[in-house]
Amino acid sequence: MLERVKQDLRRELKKALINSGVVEAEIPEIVFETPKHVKFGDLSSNIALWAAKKLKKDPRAAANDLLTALKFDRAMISRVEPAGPGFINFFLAESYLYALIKKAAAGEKFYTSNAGGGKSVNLEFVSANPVGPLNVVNARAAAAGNVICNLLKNAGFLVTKEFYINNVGVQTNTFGRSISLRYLEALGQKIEFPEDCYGGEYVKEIAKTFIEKEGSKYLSLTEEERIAVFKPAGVQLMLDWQEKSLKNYGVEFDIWFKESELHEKKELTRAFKVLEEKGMTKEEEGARWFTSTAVLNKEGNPVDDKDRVLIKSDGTPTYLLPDIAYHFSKISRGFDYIIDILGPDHHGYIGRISAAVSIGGLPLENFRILIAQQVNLLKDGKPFKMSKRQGNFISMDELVEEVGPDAAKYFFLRRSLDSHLDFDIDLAKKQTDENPVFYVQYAHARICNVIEFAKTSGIKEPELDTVNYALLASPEEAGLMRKVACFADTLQHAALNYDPHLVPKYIEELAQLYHSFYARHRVVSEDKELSAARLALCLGTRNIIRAGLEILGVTAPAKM
RNA sequence: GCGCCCGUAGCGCAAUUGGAUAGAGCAUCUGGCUUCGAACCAGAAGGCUGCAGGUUCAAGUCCUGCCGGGCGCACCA
Repeated sequence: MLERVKQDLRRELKKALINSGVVEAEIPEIVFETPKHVKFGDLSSNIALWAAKKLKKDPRAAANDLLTALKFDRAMISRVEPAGPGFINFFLAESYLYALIKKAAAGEKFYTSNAGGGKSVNLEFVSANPVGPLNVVNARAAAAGNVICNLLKNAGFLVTKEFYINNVGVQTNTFGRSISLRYLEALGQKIEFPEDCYGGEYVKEIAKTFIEKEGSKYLSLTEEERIAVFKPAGVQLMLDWQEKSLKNYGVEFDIWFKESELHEKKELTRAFKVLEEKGMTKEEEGARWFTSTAVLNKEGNPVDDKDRVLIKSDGTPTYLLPDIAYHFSKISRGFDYIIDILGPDHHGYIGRISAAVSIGGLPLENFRILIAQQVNLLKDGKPFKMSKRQGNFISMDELVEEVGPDAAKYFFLRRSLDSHLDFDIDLAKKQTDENPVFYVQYAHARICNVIEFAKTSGIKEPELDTVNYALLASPEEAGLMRKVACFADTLQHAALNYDPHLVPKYIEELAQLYHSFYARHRVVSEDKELSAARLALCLGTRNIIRAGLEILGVTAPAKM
């Protein structure tokens, strides 16, 4: 919607630029920003500042010249003016805003875009090892991944949400061994539980369920045989648990991809061969290496700082090889874009995986690794780490149980993904004005109540085609309409930059504007025409708050 | 030592990716319910953006060097 206005302006500005003597090929993509101050209009462009340099003119003069040559559609833009050091500010026409609020009130999804053009995206996130319950960083990644998916879909991408299961390797073996030891222990044997085994209570519980179901029949087996039984069964239990935790949290995946599948299909060997054929391997010190430092980015710098071992001198592969094979699998499945959300302990992998993906044939700019940074839980202002049930860390389930899925997700999403986050448990639980989740949910509930009140007061639902929107003339009303108008912009910006935290910010601002409007103006009054116009504004605002919360995966209750 | 994240109001954070007078919230102070939800609103106060240079019409944002905090470094996964 607003994108169309921008398209038109872009085209006309380009004409005006060429007119004033700029070479067409040199013109950069003309971008608009929404200024911080209303007095600077609704859209702003700095293109005159750029042109001034090219034409060796005074920036103000360049802006003026552009303006005299510029044609624009009065139905969308009411006013254009030069400002400051050479900005050009555009003011949206009232009629344009009225049309938008009408769409919003009618519940039309005017905020979708086709920036993605139907391109496909593989979005991998959480991908926790199936040897324990999900933790709070997993919860953060889950919240963010889900929103990035929603945002990309809203922007016209086709998104597949994928969870990678590391069900092969040392960790799962250790897990099987841990269960085996707890099994013996529960049956009265003296055991020594090693440091490197999984010490969580849940391992004991798993061992107990085996005893409850099948008694002591595994006692007679060798440890190796017992592990062979417990490992796959335990992994399956963990997977079921993780899936249940995520579902309870409101996050579901399209594909659960097992590492074992790569081994069964000989994908590791194949991936190695691909690297070898492209001349990206070397042999040194008895090991086979991936010469990842030979892969250069656009600036001509290596994307990785060290070459990496693929096959150790003892002939076994490192973890990197299956990871490469996995990414090759994603590429061969035909995705246009691949995005991984990894935990804080994985930021060292960005280089090597990027290098591999590039060799696998996906352009580097179509691959992105996002890091879900560390989460520090705080309670009573102090770090909160110990869990009663796990002994070593707070699980995602415990956090969600404590503060509820809405607050948990909302708090994770307010901060950008790759920054450290202090999560204040007390604040998230508070049902007061200190808690931003309640602020926006309250605004939504309040609007619902006003709409309900209008109904019971005998005010008919406004006929959106005949509403006199020009009555919405106060600064509060105008501010609300302008905010509604840039929802689409916010969503698109958040999508293209993988930046979910812009959405909570936007709806908090929208809620704030609504509360301010509500405090100053009565919606339902004797004046039927005015009531209808304000109701339309209420409907529109409510729909946008609801849509924003829906993208965040947070509920929008009508009463609270 | 190398790499990543961070340093902005008392606190926890924003700042449209280089734009105009650095912004909202909480906490503090002042005022506002006899009418649609006061879980709200209006106002006040609060700043050398860690420090020092540099790049340019323009720097919280980019470059260089320091200072401080967090995380990570493997032929482990």
